[in-house]
Amino acid sequence: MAGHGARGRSGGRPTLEEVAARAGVGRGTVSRVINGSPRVSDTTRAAVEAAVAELGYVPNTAARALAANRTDAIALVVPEPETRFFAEPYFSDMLRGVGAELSETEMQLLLIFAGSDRERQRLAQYLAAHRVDGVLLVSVHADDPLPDLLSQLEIPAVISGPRSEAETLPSVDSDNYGGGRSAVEHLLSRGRTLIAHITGRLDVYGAQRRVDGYRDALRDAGHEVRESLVEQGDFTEEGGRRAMTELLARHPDLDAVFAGSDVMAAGARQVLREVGRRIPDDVALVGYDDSAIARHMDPPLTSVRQPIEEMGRRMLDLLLTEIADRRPAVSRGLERRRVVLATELEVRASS
Amino acid sequence: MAGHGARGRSGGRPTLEEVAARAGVGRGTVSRVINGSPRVSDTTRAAVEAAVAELGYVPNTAARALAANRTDAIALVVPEPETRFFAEPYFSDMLRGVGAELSETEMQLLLIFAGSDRERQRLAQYLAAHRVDGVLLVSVHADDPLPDLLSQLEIPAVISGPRSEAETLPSVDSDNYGGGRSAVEHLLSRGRTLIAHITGRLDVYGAQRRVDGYRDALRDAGHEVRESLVEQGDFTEEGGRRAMTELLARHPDLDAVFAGSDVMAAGARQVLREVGRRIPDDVALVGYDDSAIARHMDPPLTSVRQPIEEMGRRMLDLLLTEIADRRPAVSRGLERRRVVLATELEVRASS
DNA sequence: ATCACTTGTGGGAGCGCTCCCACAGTGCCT
DNA sequence: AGGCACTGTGGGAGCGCTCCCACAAGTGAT
Repeated sequence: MAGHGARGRSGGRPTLEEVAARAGVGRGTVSRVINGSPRVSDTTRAAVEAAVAELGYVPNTAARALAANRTDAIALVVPEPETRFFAEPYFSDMLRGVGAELSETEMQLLLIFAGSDRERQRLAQYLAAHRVDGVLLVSVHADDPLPDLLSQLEIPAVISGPRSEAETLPSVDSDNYGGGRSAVEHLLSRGRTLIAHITGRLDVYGAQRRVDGYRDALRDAGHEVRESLVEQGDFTEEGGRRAMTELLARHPDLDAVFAGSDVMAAGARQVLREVGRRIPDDVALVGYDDSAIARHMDPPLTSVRQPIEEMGRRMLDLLLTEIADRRPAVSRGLERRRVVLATELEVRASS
Repeated sequence: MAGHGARGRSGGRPTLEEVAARAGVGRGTVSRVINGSPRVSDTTRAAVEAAVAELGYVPNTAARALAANRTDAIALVVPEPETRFFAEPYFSDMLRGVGAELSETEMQLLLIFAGSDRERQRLAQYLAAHRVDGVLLVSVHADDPLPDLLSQLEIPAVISGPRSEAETLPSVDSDNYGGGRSAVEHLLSRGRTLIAHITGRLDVYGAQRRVDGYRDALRDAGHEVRESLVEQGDFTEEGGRRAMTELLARHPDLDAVFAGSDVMAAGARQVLREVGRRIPDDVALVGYDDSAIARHMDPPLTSVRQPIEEMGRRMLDLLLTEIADRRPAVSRGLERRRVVLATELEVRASS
């Protein structure tokens, strides 16, 4: 080790005690300064801060976690790999939002995969061990036991995409209903009259809401809502193909399709092209997600964009609030615990 | 607090001491069992394991970290947001690989963003505080100070995409040279004779290697390598457009383009279409990355696929080895510290 | 029988914090 | 003058582990 890694006096990083000695105060006082307690005189605070700076003191997280019984860490739980969550733009955008907001804090972000059974088990252990102060849950199935486990363990959690109308966890979502509406209203404004809809998996609440938006937009415009114009997809390209085929069989004269995802729109486009329908001349096409696929499709796909990065940001906000509120057990009702963000329609050549 | 957080017997989770009492052994013995020490008799081990199971004991990470001076955590450092890393398929695929391999261990994964200066500063603190046992570095610029900081702090690290031939850190990479070669060889085999190349940013080592592959493939096939057929891009769509325009101006008769990324290929395609060149009839197009864009492009884009998930896996492998080897300071030379994985050409309609 | 190892085990010390109690000092009301 | 709050501070206790020393018991050589 000679002259190698020998930073600092005794070979290690400075401790609270050393800072205290340097500043000529007690250990408790330094702790108070570090943690921003107001019960410290200005002179003392200045002295301590000087000592901290001189010594390059950085608190030891492990010691703090042990003593204070908190971790200063939150987990982002990533469900099964097949999930839509891994698709662009979801994953990276949301992570970016979370990361941006996180950098304002001292929290660290743990990424936990809960795909396989083994991973799920490990996750349960993690949570049972209270290794994180809170959990961010993304794209959770309606029947996932995780949310219940979380509330049972009394671990603050926020979910993106509520599982239902009756979601009990604090949630952040984009306005799927409004997104569906805007897609259809746009098509109507373009003079389309027979508008079909390819839905996502209907056990996904957001997909259901898009259908609601589709229906209401038609109804409000004085159109009859025909169930035969709605075909269920599953967010996959193949699902989009199948649904499009069905719809064309039932309604060869349809002049517009609103797909619940860009990927399904891509599938629909293939079928439309195969049967010689031109886009947008014969059939207008609108997708959802505003992913890379939409931008690069031929023709470029009109698509509903969700503010995913913003969603990530808000999720973290909510979670931090939950964590902070854990102490004073004020019953704050449900106020502010549901955030719904507006979507935006990105109009391109396909419609 | 009454009846609030009162899970468990004495309000908390079982400790080592409680397990020891239950098993009728000492604290040290339980610790040995938990940590898999061989110096425990079989009978004792069984008794302890039973007690652990009965009590649902889970070690307290913070206490362990404090006492043992290790964290059982590694960090994945994500560089600036503008990076290619955030693009599909990189991010999710690599994370999936890392996650898969991680679930075999007790390690946890921290995601750290190092985009803004503030984040970089925080990162430096993290590292200085030795809050992680090792670091995974992805898509690092040639002039990034991070790798040096890491080796200075003696924190094990593995880099994906070495910064240069002389990379000092253990690294995992895909065979960019071979990928470039295979793209060009494919185009040659299709009878193309005037093959242009749109490069990525040449301060990215991998992009440089693709150029090398391009050149060598042409040379080995007896073709003259003309520098005017190589135009620098920057991994962006706009860069691809610009480069394609240049190339067409110089070589109106080119019959194939190998782009260093799918996104640049998309830009190139736009230009080709604008000037009325048909793909693949007039000009064959090959991309790199095999992203969603490639699959959904019109026509679908032939592209070089990198085994990114596998890269993630191998990175973690290497890192865990590095961490484990930290103790016996054996000088193991450079053996095995560089992993290069084969790429595969996904042939589609564009070529 | 003694000595020297080896194997298995118990438990003290200590990791670097936070929490909280104790206490000196100050100011204000009775 | 005494009483009583409040502010600022020091430092003990303890969080739940790991590390390591001590030691009992067993084994084989002397």
